Amino acid sequence: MPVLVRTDDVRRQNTRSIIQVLRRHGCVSRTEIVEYTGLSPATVSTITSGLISEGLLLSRSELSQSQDTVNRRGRPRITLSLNPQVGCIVVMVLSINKLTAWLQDYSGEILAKADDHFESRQASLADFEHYLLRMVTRLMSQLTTNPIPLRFISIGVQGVVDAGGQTMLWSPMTQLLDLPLGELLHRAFNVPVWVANDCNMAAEALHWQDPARFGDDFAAILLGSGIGMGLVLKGRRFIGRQSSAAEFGHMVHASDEGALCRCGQYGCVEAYVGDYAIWRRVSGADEQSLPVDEIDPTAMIDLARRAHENEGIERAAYREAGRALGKALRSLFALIDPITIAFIGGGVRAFDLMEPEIRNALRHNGNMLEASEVSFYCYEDSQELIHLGCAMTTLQRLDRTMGVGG
Amino acid sequence: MPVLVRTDDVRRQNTRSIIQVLRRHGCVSRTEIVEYTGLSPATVSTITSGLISEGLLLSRSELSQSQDTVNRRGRPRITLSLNPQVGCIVVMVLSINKLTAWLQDYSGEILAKADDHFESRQASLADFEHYLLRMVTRLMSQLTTNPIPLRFISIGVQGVVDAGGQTMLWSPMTQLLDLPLGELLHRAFNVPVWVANDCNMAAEALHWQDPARFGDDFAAILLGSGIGMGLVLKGRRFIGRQSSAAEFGHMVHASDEGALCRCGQYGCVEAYVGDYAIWRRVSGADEQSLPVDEIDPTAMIDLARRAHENEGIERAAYREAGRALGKALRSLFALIDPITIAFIGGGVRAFDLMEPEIRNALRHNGNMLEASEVSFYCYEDSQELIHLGCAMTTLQRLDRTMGVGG
DNA sequence: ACTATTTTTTTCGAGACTTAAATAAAATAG
DNA sequence: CTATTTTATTTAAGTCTCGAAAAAAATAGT
Repeated sequence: MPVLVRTDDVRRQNTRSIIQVLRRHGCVSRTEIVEYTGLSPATVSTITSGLISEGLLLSRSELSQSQDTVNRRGRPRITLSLNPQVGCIVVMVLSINKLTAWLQDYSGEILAKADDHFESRQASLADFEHYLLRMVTRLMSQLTTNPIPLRFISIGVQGVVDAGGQTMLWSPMTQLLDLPLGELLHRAFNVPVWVANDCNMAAEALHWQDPARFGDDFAAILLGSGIGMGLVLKGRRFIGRQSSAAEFGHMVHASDEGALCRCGQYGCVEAYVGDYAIWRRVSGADEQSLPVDEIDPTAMIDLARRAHENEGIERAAYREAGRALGKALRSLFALIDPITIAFIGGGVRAFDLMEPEIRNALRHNGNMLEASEVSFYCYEDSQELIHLGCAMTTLQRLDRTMGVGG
Repeated sequence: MPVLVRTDDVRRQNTRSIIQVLRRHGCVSRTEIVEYTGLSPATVSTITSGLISEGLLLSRSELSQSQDTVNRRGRPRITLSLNPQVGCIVVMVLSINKLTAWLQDYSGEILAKADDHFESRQASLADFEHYLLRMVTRLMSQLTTNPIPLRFISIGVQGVVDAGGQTMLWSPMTQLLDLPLGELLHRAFNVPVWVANDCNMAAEALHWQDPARFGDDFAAILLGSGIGMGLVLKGRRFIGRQSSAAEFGHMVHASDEGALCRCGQYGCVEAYVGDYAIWRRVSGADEQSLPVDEIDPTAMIDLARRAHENEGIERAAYREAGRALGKALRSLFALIDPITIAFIGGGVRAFDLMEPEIRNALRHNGNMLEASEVSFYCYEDSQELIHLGCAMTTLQRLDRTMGVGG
């Protein structure tokens, strides 16, 4: 399978690196681009002047000589930046009963935010359509003074998505299967649409925010009502052949017929670690009883507090969850070598109670590589990360659809 | 991380596709190369004539117009082929007590084979060095009539290898750790050396032999004394960050303290599926007892025969092994989507007994994708596959070291 | 105020690469 | 022995990157 055949593929690739530098650093001069990319000044000059004449880049020689560059000798640097007017994107995050959205311009600036509550479990496909379209329309209506064309819509969803990023195959937020969210929005607004798994987007955000910690190999594990994972291996977001994959929560914990998982199977990790699993255990219900549909967030906070206060069923439940996590991580690390893990979401409130059990399970691992010293980081707010990650990847995809990226 | 691309990367890449076509099809004309690669005739002509003048390719216009092309109208095709004289490679496969080796020329032709038995468990590092060097020397000595320079040495080993392909980190064949096999052979023969995991090489061979079945996503699972896996995802051999990884055999099967694995942990899949585990179970020993070092191959054949003949402890052992495999596959498929699996090695003799249990465990899987219909294929002879895979990848690496490949 | 220096950006020429089109080569068919 | 057919090579044109030289635009110093 030949990867690189044409000479203009080279240009596309280099153009993409340059845009990526601009997106990360905001305002950058050509010399700085030379430093970051390793391209020659000549090439950078050619490519950037092309982008400027296409309208993708703005060149601001006059204004905003930022403080550190001022008063230096020599010809002053001309800072370049992405042209916000190129277009805007709508980034939505869809989870149980909740839809939040950002409107951002091409430079990444957030122009507006909005959110919406609706009963996702009762919603029909038409309802989903209604809420999604209304949200896009509402955000776009805020641009009357300065109209920027809508260029891309993306949705980060809690659930399993097809590998092509068009359909939500399964989600805890609804009983419906195979929701064609991509097609639906595409028909309405006639722009490319991309549906992504929320955990993958959280991982993307971590990589963006803190590439030193979350570089080429790491995982973001979402501890919420469900258990999800976004996996980055060798710098690439891991996606299955058919689905968004990396369903860490549905690796097997219990030997035979274990606790009942929301997915209908028995023994999944999620059936021990998810909010509903902790709740079920604490409430004294049988582990094979049906999980409750919804738990009041404050009740989970309260539960975690009680677990911290004294020994008891709550703390035992988190210990058990820790064992399940540890065992699944041991299996995961056998497959892919130990990597840094970020735990994200409400579940991290009791992470200190789970961590000893996790580390205990990892004392040795099958790969003969020491896994007990793996770094764990916790982030309680998942929503913000998902939004950010979704936005960044969407802008990259936008570049590609405009024939710029590789 | 900007991937810097130069214009000559294009040439390298295209050169590589051409060589790959030649390696797969043996004798190919330029027009056929055009068809296979999609490159223009002009490009193919330029690149091939370059390779011919470098001596890498042979152009045989006169001899061997093969039967089907003969008697066609028009200018006859000039078949090109790789020049065997370019160099030769030594491909060794190292497993418990056994070392086998092939000597092959640049076109892939096997010039000689040899094998050697030695007590790997008793062997010191110096012993390993001795056997490996002697094997290379012995094979090379057969080239006296027609000397071809040695260009590359590779070893497929049963065990965990570092990601760089130089060191054998751990292996069941020895108590020693971190054997620098690569460095050792490199010092002796001053050619590049590459150490690879045997399962990865078996997977490579399957992909080579039968790309229709084993295309971009599949796994080769070795059922032998140990349990290993070679994983191919999106057409790329999966390698960990530090090690050859994909230690499927050390995913966790048993809940708490389960059977003792050869790696020192408890509950690994291998501790239920490996030859020694079956043997231990059948012999009535405690599952936490130390596994026996070595089992007579004919004894395992006999054991499998007894399992087939009638119900009994032997059949129960294989059923248990099937459950362990099934559970681990369920976890694996949760992570990476269901994929085709090739089972390789002596363990497949009783695969029919294990399969129902495996399929049973896969009735549903965490990824909401139907996994029970996944295709399984069995190959009893692992040695041949490992050799073949190792040879093919080695020739590709050789191209790269000669500045040809990408 | 004017020149020298410094730093950044652009321009120019060279070297590589691919491709389409034209040309040359080497067979068979009649 | 010529016409036809198929294959390979050459030529010309269009990209791409890069190094070096040139141009641009500021500050430093006298």
